[in-house]
Amino acid sequence: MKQKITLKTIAKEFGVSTSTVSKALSDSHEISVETKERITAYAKFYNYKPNSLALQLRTQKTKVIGVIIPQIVHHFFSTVISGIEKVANERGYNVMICFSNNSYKREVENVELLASGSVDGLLVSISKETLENDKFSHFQGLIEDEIPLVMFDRVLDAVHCDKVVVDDQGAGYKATKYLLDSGCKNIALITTPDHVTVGTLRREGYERALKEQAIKVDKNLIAEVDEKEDLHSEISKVFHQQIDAVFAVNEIYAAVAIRIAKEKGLRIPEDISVIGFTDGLISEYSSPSITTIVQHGFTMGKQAAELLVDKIEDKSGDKGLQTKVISSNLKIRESSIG
Amino acid sequence: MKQKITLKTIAKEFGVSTSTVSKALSDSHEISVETKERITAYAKFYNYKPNSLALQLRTQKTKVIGVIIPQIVHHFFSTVISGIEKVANERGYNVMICFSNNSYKREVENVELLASGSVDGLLVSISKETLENDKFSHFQGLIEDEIPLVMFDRVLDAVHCDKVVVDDQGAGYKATKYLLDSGCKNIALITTPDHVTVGTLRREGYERALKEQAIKVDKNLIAEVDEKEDLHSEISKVFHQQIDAVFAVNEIYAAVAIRIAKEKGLRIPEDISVIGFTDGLISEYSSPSITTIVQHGFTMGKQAAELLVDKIEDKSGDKGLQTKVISSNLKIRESSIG
DNA sequence: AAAGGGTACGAAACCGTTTTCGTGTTGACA
DNA sequence: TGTCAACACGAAAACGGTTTCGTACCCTTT
Repeated sequence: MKQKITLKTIAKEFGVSTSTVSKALSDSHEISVETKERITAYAKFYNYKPNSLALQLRTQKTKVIGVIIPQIVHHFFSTVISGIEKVANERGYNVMICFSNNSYKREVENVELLASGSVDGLLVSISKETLENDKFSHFQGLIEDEIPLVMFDRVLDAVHCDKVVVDDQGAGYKATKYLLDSGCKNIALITTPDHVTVGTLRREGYERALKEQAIKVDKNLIAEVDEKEDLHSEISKVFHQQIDAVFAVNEIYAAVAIRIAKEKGLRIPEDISVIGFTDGLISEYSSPSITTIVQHGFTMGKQAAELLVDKIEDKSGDKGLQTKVISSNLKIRESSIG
Repeated sequence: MKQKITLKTIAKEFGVSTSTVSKALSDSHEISVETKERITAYAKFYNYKPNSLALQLRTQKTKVIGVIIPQIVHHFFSTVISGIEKVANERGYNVMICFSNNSYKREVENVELLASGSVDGLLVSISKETLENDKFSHFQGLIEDEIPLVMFDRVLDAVHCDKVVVDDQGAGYKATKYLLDSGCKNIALITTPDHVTVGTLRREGYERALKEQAIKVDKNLIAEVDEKEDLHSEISKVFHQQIDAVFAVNEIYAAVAIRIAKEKGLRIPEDISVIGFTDGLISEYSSPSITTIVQHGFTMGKQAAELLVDKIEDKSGDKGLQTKVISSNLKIRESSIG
């Protein structure tokens, strides 16, 4: 990289001090009009830009917010990022993104890295491994240092910070209730293993809706599928029972369920209804298009970023710790009976 | 944010100078073992972390690479980012991501911001608007300042920098050739308007394959569809002709084509074959699953990042400017005849 | 006893800014 | 002629580190 032009270079060129140049460029009244004009002209010509590192060191502000998410190749997360970036940009901040790849170790590394002065605050969605092990001392450290922190989507209750979450329980309830109301009796649930909070909450919603109608929860209708397993065979299991609806906790599980249903010659939605979660491209463009719980990732990203920037700029007032709940709603498409 | 612990605080605590503390923490032989032990113990206890801004200012390196992409809610781009992040991480760099939202203005702003000292190098995929207007002075500035720059996917020929691109022409050819070989005669092309380079190149490949078999290009079989239009009705137009195959330049167009085919009672792939571009979730999980040109976004991201880091660390040697072409290959699925 | 060398630390420069607090010169005024 | 203000600018500190170059002290060697 070529040696960049600095205040010192300009100062030497004009035989003045750096303070004079600095003041001239900020149009200070202390500097004569003539000098100001000559200096600004020179600076403009050589495209002088103050070194942002020096500024950041001096002001103790980086105008950067750090984001740590489990993964990016994921419709929901990329939507959230998009929301974060929107408000960050509006409020004059840049975004630095790190991925934990769902690994505890990577998450800790990222937190340490970002916390060592390169960002003004942190936005994080916890990795799966961290959730499983329930270790959170790296966040405790942030709180002690009073580094602004907001968690979103996958959060840790034990960490006392602002949070933005989806009403997963309510969403699970909503989906199940809708299926029951449309006449379904035997609703299969395809969910993730227990440790992932969101899966658990959605399942609670499912069970609540059933109990409300005095239907007892049948374990055989519930499949706990890990993302790494063979989805097709795992999900097939619930089709051995008599079912007339499937509630899947994500888009992919829903798509696989539809495939299996078609293979078994079942008509959708006449013979079986399918509802997914996370409103991504699959749900929108596959045929039949899939009824889903839409999660408003963009809104979540925006709210989380707003919360964080308020905190950074100390505009949060005396509200204390906030937890915002983003409600989700049902988008009815072809895979279910309207 | 709480006042962070610095070398000065530690120095004062022990009644020594900051240089002593600095050396003690880096285990210098100049400092007595006893002093080193006391200081490191104290530093560890209070969780001292050197301020990275100060380090960056001194070393003139930020260990950050900036990325500017048109959008993130897009399977291909998020895959590329994922590849970038992988090698960045391996080589000790962090990633700062900005979005141009396909706007020229935003792109210029982002370039200026990142170039003012906060990153060691830049990775960019040009926005649509910039491509249309063919304005690139903001990149010219980077080159003059010798800031390492690598463009990927959507590149500007006029800017002299390293590049990583997909062999779009070859891919278009490959897809069309495959359809012809499997017996299709009337292949519709669903592409984007002309200004998007990638669309144009894929179209050239399509035309080359046809000409090779002495089939003349029929304008009626080609639909130029803008992403903002009503996809269903625009794509329907080509179905008014007699066609037995559809080559779509992206996943979504392919999915819509399949929907239309189904509506018209056509069987896939018996009556009509469909090939898409960009191997995303839709192609993989919809039924029928869609044959696609897979783009290797992850590889592209990795290569672009390698190129950039080599440049930053001056390891590129005397290779001059490089343009790497990532070849793509066909992933055959249910929507076409194997 | 003088020279040499190792030990353990401090002073100061440097990275690029901003900002506070001088300071020298000029002109006006009493 | 002495005083004071205005003007235009410079010196230096500060942000938080690293690093080069002293240097004071003590011990060994010749």
